[in-house]
Amino acid sequence: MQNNDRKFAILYAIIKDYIQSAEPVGSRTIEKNHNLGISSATIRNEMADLEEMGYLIQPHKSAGRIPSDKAYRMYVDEFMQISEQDERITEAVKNHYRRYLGELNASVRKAAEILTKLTNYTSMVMMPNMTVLGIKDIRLIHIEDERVLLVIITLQGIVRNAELKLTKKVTASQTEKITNFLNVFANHMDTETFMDRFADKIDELDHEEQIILSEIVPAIKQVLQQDSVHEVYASGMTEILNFPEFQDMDKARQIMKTLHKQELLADLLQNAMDDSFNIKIGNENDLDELSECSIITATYKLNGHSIGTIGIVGPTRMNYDHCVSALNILSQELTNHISNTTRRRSD
Amino acid sequence: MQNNDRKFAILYAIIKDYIQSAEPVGSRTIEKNHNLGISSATIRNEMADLEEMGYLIQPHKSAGRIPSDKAYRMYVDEFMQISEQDERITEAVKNHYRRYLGELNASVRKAAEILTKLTNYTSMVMMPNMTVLGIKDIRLIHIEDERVLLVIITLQGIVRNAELKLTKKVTASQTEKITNFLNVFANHMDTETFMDRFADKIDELDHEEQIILSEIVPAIKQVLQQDSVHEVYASGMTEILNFPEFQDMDKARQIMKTLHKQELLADLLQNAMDDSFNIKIGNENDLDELSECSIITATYKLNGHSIGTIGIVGPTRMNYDHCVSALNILSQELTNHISNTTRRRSD
DNA sequence: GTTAGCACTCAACTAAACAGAGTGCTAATA
DNA sequence: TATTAGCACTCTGTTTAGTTGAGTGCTAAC
Repeated sequence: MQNNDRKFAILYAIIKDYIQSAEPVGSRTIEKNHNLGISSATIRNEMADLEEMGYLIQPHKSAGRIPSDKAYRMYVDEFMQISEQDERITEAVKNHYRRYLGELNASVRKAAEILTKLTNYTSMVMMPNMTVLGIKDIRLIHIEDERVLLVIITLQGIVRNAELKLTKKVTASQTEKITNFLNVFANHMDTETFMDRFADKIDELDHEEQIILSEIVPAIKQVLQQDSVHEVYASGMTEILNFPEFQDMDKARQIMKTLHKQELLADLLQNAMDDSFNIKIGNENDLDELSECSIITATYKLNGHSIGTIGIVGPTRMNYDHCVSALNILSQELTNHISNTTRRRSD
Repeated sequence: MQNNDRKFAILYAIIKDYIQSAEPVGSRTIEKNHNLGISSATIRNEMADLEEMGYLIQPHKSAGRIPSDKAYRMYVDEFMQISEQDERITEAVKNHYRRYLGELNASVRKAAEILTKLTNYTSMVMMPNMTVLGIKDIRLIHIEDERVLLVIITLQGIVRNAELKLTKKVTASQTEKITNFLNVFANHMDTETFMDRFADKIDELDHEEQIILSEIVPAIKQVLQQDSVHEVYASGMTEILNFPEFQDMDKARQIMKTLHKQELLADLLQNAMDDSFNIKIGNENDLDELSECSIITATYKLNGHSIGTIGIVGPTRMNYDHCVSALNILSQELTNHISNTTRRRSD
């Protein structure tokens, strides 16, 4: 065991080949494809060691080896070469966004689509979470009787709205008064601060208005979060069906069912908010159904705050280098794009 | 050929059996399962006739027969027994909606989900098309510089909004003046009429405001249509993978890819607006990719106008009776639900 | 007109034979 | 002592041939 470098060179070669071919890799294949200067017999001995160490798996006695989750983990931690600035990808992303001036949620969805196009893997995004942002303008628009429309514009110019149904009738003049109260008070205030402090000033309103306000306040928080908590968008859902590991109909069905469960994806992406970049390989995933998949996630930001996540799902045998590059660049460009379109635009 | 009744009794039996089993049906199976009082040999002769007439297909020489598209067409046109009031389904639908008070688009999505649950087929909905409705309130809210928020409330209390980016800066007072102009003029006016006539009154505004208005007007139409034109929601996408006819991976992949193309589904559902109820069987579908599927669609209404469609996709061998019943009831209940929630609510 | 009977067809399954990729071990080699 | 050539062995996947069984079409009898 004095020469571990050679072992890992072999492991590296096997991973590379397997990612490419999806077929178990044998010792002779390694000898031929890679110039390691050792014979297949030696490679065989090393492979036996690597298997014992938990890096390789032999599907059956007379087959080659395939990398284990542990091997991929080592690969992404130690071997992977990510080109932080892959010109080709950057160019493609910029081209996609250059012509694009849609609203925020659409931009985020677009990001998933670009990612799928770039990588040919399924990708998904979590819609932006707005709670961290300051409020610029809150309005209550009277619709009829007990129905009102709540419109919130954040400091960054993002607009959210929701229709509310109150328990009592309200008049247009009441909504107007409450709108004024909210605006004078909330102006440029951080959402969390707002939630903490608005109660102090509530005396400025009369009793009936206070009751109305008390029904509206919970909605404000909800509205600012609504899009993120459970809304998720997936693109290229069918890409997964192209991979040889999912040619078996039962597997394909199971994975498709899992990927179609919005709440699952939502949780998954929500959990991924903790790290600005994360890779979960095979059984590292919380969901058993995804134990043959890897998921790479990155967050996107506004004003330095992470406001959402974007991710790629593929077989554990996925092209980590390319995906990591693409995701790095895309999350960065999405961040740029959001900050360009939500602030003043210079075009 | 004097006794066509018997032929079609046999055809009916074959269709029923095949819908159930998905296996080619042979003459002896018919003799056993159905009490037609004739021998398998006679049935064989009739089957040969039915094949010649184009109602049956023999996958290969020594197999039983399967119904052709023409047979299903005859079935739905002539044989099908739809229980307009299936108590079980009606009850299930009402139960689903009873607890539900969400906003319009969510209600429509919910309908697709209920439909999937009831039928175990993929279902899809087109979001409501609002152009036919009257305008109750239009507002322009100033966000910053050249950005404004357009909010439209229809006579039925449905709220739509969009953020617009204008070519010139506007002030809050300008948006206010335009808001007033639009409201005085548009009040209770049908959308189409509004689009035709607003130009007559435009002199009331000064030059700069007219320019701003001219940028807003196209957006008004677009906003009212936006949700319907390309927005479509599909539920139970993976159900299709359960059917034996799609166990072949290539077929499964192809159909999944097709069903994931939002624009295709949007077109399909848009075209289905023409009839309040429609069944397309196999090759009757415009899309080749859906030539092994049947699609049943129904429209849902508001104030007697069709505002959207809801549909079911399954193999041509689908359970037409049950699906037609379910869709009938569901489109009706959705129509009721919409009219209950968009008008005054009596709860 | 209907049906019993039979020869024929064809997909689907099974078993056996075979090829080939790959391993592990042993003995020779540098 | 580490490496490698060589070989027996293992196991999957594919091909081939044979078998089964469901189903047909035709003919002759009822």
